[in-house]
Amino acid sequence: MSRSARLLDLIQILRRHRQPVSGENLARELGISIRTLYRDIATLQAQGADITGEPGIGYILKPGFMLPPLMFSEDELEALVLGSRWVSKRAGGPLGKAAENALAKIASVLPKDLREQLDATNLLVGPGDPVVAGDTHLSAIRLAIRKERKLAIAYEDESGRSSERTIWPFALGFFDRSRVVITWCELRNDFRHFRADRITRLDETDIRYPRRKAILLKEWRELDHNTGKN
Amino acid sequence: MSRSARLLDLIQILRRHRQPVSGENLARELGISIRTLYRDIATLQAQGADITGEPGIGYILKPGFMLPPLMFSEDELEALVLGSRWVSKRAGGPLGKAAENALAKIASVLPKDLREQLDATNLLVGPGDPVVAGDTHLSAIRLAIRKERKLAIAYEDESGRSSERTIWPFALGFFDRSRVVITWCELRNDFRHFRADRITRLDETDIRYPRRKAILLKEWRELDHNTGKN
DNA sequence: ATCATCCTGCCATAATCTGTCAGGACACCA
DNA sequence: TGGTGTCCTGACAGATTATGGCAGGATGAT
Repeated sequence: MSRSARLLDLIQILRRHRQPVSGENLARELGISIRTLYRDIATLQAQGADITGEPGIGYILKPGFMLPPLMFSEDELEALVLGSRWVSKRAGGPLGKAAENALAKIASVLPKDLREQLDATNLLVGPGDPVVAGDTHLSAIRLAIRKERKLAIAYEDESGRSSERTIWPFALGFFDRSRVVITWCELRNDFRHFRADRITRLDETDIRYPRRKAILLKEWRELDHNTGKN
Repeated sequence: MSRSARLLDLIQILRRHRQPVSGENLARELGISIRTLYRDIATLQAQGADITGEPGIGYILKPGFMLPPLMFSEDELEALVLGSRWVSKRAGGPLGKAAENALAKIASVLPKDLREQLDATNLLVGPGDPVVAGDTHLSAIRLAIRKERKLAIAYEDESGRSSERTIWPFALGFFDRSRVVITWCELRNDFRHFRADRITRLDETDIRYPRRKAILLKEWRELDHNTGKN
């Protein structure tokens, strides 16, 4: 196995373990000596991997992924830049910041002339319609989706009726003017979606909902979406 | 210099030359033997670089860029996915296809579990308002911008008046419902923008306009944009 | 046919990577 | 205090990989 493939593997193994792992274990899993492992860790850190090692504890990796060297065509790069600009402008909040960071990361490894070209890229995102409020809950919702956790919300529907529900959020839709959480609703025992700006209160829970979000998304996609009552 | 850095360099050198370059020249520029150059080319091709070598001619690289290994956080990856989906859905045409390709490229190098997670990513782009037509010219416009070429167009403004103009396109704005070409207009001798769907005829030219698009963009950005008459 | 080039195999040499060993340092615990 | 589990670094010999030189084949343009 080539060294670079091994480095990818190492990242993978670290990603699997949520707990700290000792260097010795990592070395055994990779079939290399501990000395080489230290060298590999140092190489990955030099490449930007967020690995921390604490004496007496072990290594742990901040959630993230390493992309191996990759070719993009001009069009593909432009598409990535335009998409990131849209997210940065229209999604806002931490996700928007993340889009900017991703772009900055890509720019920083490009040669100078390309970096300038990228900065001055000719594809711009117009202002568009103002997004209705409700960004405050967006991060919590994304986190709940990622961790497959239930949320307790208070919701006010389009005709002003309020309700309290426990929902299993599994997707987040970005529309021109609003964001919609797509969920399984325990109250209705069915799929329901909720505009983020109409959620008046949101409480995170630690309770994992009993189905996988990928499955829920798949089932939801197979439905007819024209009957979206809450 | 490490081998991986040298490979990046090689891509760079190839990118600079628009004409075919002989392996001997490349080897000299990199300070390596021609034998090693052949090995390097083979490595890059194996990594997906679109390099073609023809006996008697030399090497040439299809426009594109190589990204070295790169770490992204979870948020950054989600932002890239969401952005690409938006481009794919709302920009359409070759650019939308490029967004899909970029995503597929990223997915293909990710480990299996991550690929599934990416496919089933929980951030969706809603349908939004229909984009008015006018996509037909978009590729030609993007190409003209990239190559800094003049365009001859026939345009019909919002009140139905037609005109023929020669424009220097330097940016393309994506709004929720329309796309706008931002240009220097030879007729008005000033900055003007044109909705892509109102361009009734578009002729590409081979005439390079006499200023750099980055400079034009910079100057345009410093203007007050609330007086956009054509 | 000749030229300029791409391309591959082989092999000795050069460079790099790896494992072993020998420390040092730090945090935690008894 | 000392002991344990870990991270971390330096040095060096041996293993592995990369490189250059050479020989020879192939292809397309002129």
